[in-house]
Amino acid sequence: MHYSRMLLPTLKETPAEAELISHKLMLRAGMIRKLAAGIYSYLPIGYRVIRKIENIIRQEMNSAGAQELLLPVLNPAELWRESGRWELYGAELMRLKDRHGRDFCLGPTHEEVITDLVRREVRSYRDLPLNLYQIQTKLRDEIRPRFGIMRAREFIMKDAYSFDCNDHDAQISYQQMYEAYNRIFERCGLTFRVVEADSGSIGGSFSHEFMILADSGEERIAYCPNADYSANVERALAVLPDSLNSGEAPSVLAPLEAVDTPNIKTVDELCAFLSCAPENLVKTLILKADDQIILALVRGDHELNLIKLKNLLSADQLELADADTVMQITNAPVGFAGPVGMNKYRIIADNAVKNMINFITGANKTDTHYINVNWGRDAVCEYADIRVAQAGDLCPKCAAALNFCKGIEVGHIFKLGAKYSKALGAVFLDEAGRQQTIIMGCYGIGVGRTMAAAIEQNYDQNGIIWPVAIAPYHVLIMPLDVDNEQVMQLAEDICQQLESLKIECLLDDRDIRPGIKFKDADLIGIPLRLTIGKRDLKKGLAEIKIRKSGKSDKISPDNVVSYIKNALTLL
RNA sequence: CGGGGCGUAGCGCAGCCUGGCAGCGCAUCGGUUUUGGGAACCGAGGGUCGGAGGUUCAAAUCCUCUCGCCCCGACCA
Repeated sequence: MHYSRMLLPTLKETPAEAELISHKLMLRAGMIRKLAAGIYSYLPIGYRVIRKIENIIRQEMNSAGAQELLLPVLNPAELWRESGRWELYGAELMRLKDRHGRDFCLGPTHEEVITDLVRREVRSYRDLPLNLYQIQTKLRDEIRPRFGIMRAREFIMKDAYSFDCNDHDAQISYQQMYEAYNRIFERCGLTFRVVEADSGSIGGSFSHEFMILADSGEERIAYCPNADYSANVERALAVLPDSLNSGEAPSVLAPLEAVDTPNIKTVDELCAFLSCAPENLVKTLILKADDQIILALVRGDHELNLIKLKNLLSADQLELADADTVMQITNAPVGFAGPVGMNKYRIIADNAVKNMINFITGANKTDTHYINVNWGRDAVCEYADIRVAQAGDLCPKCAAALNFCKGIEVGHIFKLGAKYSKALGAVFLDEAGRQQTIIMGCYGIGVGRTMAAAIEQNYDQNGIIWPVAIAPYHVLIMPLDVDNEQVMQLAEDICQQLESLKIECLLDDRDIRPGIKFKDADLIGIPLRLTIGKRDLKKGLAEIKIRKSGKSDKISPDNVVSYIKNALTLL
């Protein structure tokens, strides 16, 4: 491809709208352009990368026995009402009406549509198992789209759905996808970690997320240094060392005492005021779970995990109570809540709170806290793991201290069970002629997000450094003296030879200053750069530079093709 | 939805407080000289100052409303 004929508008300056490094570089490298908040066009070079990623996904999905199909983006509301998600999915579902006033939505995911298809077509256990997938644009009315295509309202996703006769087979399907996903991200050349995850509103019994490791990631990962365990902190079990968790029975229970704490509301303020450590405090959070009031207690230095609590309560909705509700329940503004005298409400304390003695809580009275609160005597509650795992917690399998890092969620696989097949009546007849419900799994990969994550992981000051497998081109051929016949002839020649070997080339035939070409080359990040200038060519030399290492070699033009062939296999 | 910020040439911004010819840098087009890491000089084009209404002799600037975008939070496969 000739650069001069391409739509490849690089930018010297970074557009003000971009914050994240991948977003800035994609805009500057002419890969994407914004149409509206969270809605982007993919320009030719960006779309080439998308296609590379899609094709790796296709190959691995196909070889795992999955079949590609394409489902409608526009979905009738009827189907979503049948699964219950017309109501449950909430404002994130893009809804619209047709001219007759009938309700539709734009598919944010396709469990309903695929289950509908399968329930119509599958009759017998002989038709199963099935794994069907598509690569398609999804739409979600994100509350706050951000970070360019990382969290967009319209985005390309691969979604696959497996259908099995029973739980055992479904487990096999899940395992196949687990392995296929590992191969996909390995082939993309990315550093990633597979973590246990919460299955969220998709539902189902368990799930794994595939995380590209990057400091800019929105997800926090807890992992064991011995590789026995890794989980999204949303899910990671919070296990304290035994010494702290089940200490000896308290010897002295001091008497409960109310103290004045004028205008002291936060943990930090309270610690400073009473000169104590956050570990001596118990935070009491007032929550609404489907209109039921819940008091959740965590140690002062811990963070409540809403997802764990929501799962524990089997609640559809769980949110922090507003200030008015807190006032009504505790007779005090936010900041003075505590468990003492609140036993008409359900009180759930984190496990780490269980063995605390003589601790400090709010007194449910303005500007007042209790000190020397003790379980049994002053309040009772139930205990569960309801906090976010943090530094100091242990691996639940081998008791090593957990490490933490950040990641970008690019893949998520779920074992769904019968959630959708039951709601929609997707059944089959087994060998004995009995009607059974199909067991499902679903498996997603954010294609655009994978592209962005790849950049987050592979860049330097000068621009993108593409892994070869997903690079828009393999080689950038850069003749410096475009009006020199020999130089151009050689460039064209090598380009043709490489292309005939299926090595993809971009030939920068623009008649501009070399400096601009070099800058653009680094920005766009094609793995290999071949520079041909009349100066070196007189000496019978051309330069090959590796974008990633910055290393370059000057070699005879005759050897360029074999050199490149070899270099690409090593990268 | 709450909090903060921003909308002026394709991009980055100044001008707004204190009303008075709409500017700068980059990019674009033409020319001359340059030519291995974002050149120099000469010349040119490009704007409903996000939109609507109001105040005023006069509005990019002041007032009201509105739309869009970005960031933080809540939210979220």
